[in-house]
Parts: sequence; structure tokens; C-alpha cells
Amino acid sequence: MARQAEFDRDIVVTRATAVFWERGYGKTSVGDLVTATGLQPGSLYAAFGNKKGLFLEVIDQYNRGFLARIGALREAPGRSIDKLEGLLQQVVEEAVSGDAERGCLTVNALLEMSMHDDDIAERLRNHNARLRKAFAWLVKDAQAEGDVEAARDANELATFVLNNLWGMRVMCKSRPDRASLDAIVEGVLNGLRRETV
Amino acid sequence: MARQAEFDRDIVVTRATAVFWERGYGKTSVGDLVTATGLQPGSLYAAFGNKKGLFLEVIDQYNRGFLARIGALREAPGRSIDKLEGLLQQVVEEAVSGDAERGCLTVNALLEMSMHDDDIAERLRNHNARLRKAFAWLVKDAQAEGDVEAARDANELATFVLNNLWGMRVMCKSRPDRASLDAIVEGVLNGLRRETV
DNA sequence: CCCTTTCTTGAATATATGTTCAATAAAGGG
DNA sequence: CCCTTTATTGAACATATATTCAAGAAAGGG
Repeated sequence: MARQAEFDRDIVVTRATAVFWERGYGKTSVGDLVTATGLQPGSLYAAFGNKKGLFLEVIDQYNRGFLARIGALREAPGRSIDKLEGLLQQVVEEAVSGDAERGCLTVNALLEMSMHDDDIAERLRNHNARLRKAFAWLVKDAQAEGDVEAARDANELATFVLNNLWGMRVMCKSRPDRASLDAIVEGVLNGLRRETV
Repeated sequence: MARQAEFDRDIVVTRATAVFWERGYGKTSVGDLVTATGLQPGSLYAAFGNKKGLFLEVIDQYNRGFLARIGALREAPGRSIDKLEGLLQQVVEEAVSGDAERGCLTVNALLEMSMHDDDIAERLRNHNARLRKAFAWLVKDAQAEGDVEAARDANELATFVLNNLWGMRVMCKSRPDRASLDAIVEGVLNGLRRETV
């Protein structure tokens, strides 16, 4: 038999995530990845093909994590409208505390890379589609619970929520004040709760 | 006297804008800028210091243009709430027609560069602050016209509008469907028009 | 027509970075 | 203990890219 790999693929991807998140795709050098993961270039290339291959696994792992979080939230007790508010408010807390200046890995990547690399762009679009579906399920739950009018399209409302989440991921970069962020959350909830004119 | 420059600074900046917008800051090479502007490296460096200096002028010009557009809109006839809706719907049109996949130059730049370069980050934050002020004036007008409840803070409402504008600038990258974008606009207007619960 | 000043040219420089590869090291079945 | 297979190492390679600089070119006053 052959020699077995010494590293744990998942840990390597997690370590790479930290670097890509901090520096973006373009500014992350393979040297940085070598340092962060502890793998030499040869091993890195044998395992992931190239820098892009590693990055694709990074965003896959990142998205799986996010979807799992929403899935768990959905099964937790409580009203769905409050869960949605909780998700938004968590971003507010991060932004106010300064932990969120790095933003969202996939939003950053979408803006940095979608015009340059079709593989990365397609992957991110698929992830976003899944994310939107996950939010739509939460909205549907909220409709079933009577907090959101059932007549409105859950997918479109989910897009509205997601739009604000992404907006805040941009806003984060400008160190926004808490009052404005709270107003955003309030605006979203208003948009969800009330019926059309 | 000395020899006079052969190029028009404003035109050079405009041409550079097209390249930076298309490729982002990192992927735009000085060679690209030489090609696009018609200036040789030496002239470019004599005029703008370096790549970053040129980029700073690019985003300055871009922002001046946007502010001027809003200023003109403010003085145009019509209800301010409709003007706000018009601004959002224009982004929807661009997004649906595919013209907006490149997104917004400054949002792209903010996400790509704010973690790497303090000069660029600071400039973009200043621009955003001015942009928010411009939106707040529109909101105040709408309050004076009775379409937005006067008791609510105009700055916070402006942030909410801007948040959705930026969200759509992210959304653009995923080729969104028209119905969802319309729902976003509707959600924003709902958030503006109606009073707090 | 000089002569100073400023602009233009484009090759040269220095550096950084993604990727490859030949040598070396473990693993374990026969 | 071989011997095949796969992993690891890290220097080498090829390329790209921001920036500089010395030489040449217009401008126009004296």
C-alpha cells in the first residue's frame, strides 16, 4: 500500500478560509496558504489542483456551514419571524463590534471574482440560490405562523431579506452606526410584516 | 516656457474608469491603463504619482458624477418618493438587461480594497457618507411632502434605502429575476411609507 | 536661434507569485 | 526485507507587473 496523507483536509480548508477571508482571493498568495496550512506547495497542488481548487473548496465549506446554521435555526423552537430578526441582528452586533469589517467571504468573493472567473462565479451563484431557498423556507414558516401575509411570494420576500443582509455586508466596511443598522432591521421587518398598499 | 501636456486629464480619468470598473483594481495592470489611456507609463506616473493615485481620481470623479445626478434629481419637478423609487427602478432595469453585472465601481472597490489600503478605504467611506447625506435630503423632501412620516429619522431611512441599493449591487452579480428585484423595490417603499408598529 | 522647462517615450529593473518537478520519505503487502 | 505506491519537500521556473529613468521632443521667452 501507499503512504497516507498527514493532513486533515477539512482543517486545511478551514485554515485556508481564514487567509482568503482576511485578504481576498487576489491578495492571498500561495506562500500565504503554505504558511497558514503548513502544507508545502507540492502537497497543496497534489491535493487541490491549484489555488482556485482550494478556494472552491473553501467557499463550499463556508456555504455548507451557513446552510446548516439556518437549517438548525429552522428546527429550533420559536417564531420564524423572530429567527429572521435574530439573523439580521447578529450581523448588526458583528458590525457594531467591528468583527464584521471583513464582511462575508462569499459576498466579497462574488464582487471580486465573478467578472474574472466563470467557475468561481457559477459556484457562488449556486450557493446564493441555495441560500435564498433556505431563507424562503423560513419566510414560509413565518407565513404559516401568521406573521407574514400568506398571499405574498415567499421567494421574493426572501430575496428582499437577503438583499438587506448583503447590503449590510457592504455597509460593514464603512463602520456604520448602530442606529442606522437598527433602522435597517426595522425596515426589513416592516416590509415583511405588513401587507401591500 | 515649458512644454504643455498633450492629454486632457478628465478624459484620461474617464478612460481609466472603464478599465477599473471592468476588471477591478487588482486585476487592472498598468499595461491595461497605458493601452486604455494612450499615455505611456512615464506620463502616467508623472501625472498621477502611481496606479493608486489614478484610481483615487477615478473614484473621485465617479462619486462627483453620482452626487451631481442626485442633486439634479432633487431640483427636478415631481414627488421625492417617486424620485427615490425611480433611482431604485433604474438599478432594476440595468440588472435585468444585464448591463449591471459589473455592479457599482465604488461598492466593488470597497469590498476589494478596504481591507488592504487605508487611503482607498478612507476615500470610499467619505464618499459613502456624502452619498448618504444626499439620500437623506431626498428623504427629508419626501417627509415635507407628506409621503414619509416626518417623525422618523431621515438619516436612518436613507441608510435603509442605500442598504438596499447596495444589496442590489451585489444581487446584480447573480443575474437575478425581475420579480425579485421588483419585490425589493416594493419592500423599500413599504418600509419608507408606513409608520412603525 | 539658444536654453530652460516640462512632457513623452519605452526599455530596463526589481520583485512577487502561481506552478512544476526531481529527490526523498513513509506505508504496508508479498 | 524488498518494492510499488503515494506523500512531502523546497528549490527552480516562468511569467507578470508596478515603477523608474535616461534620452529625446515640444514650447516659448530672451
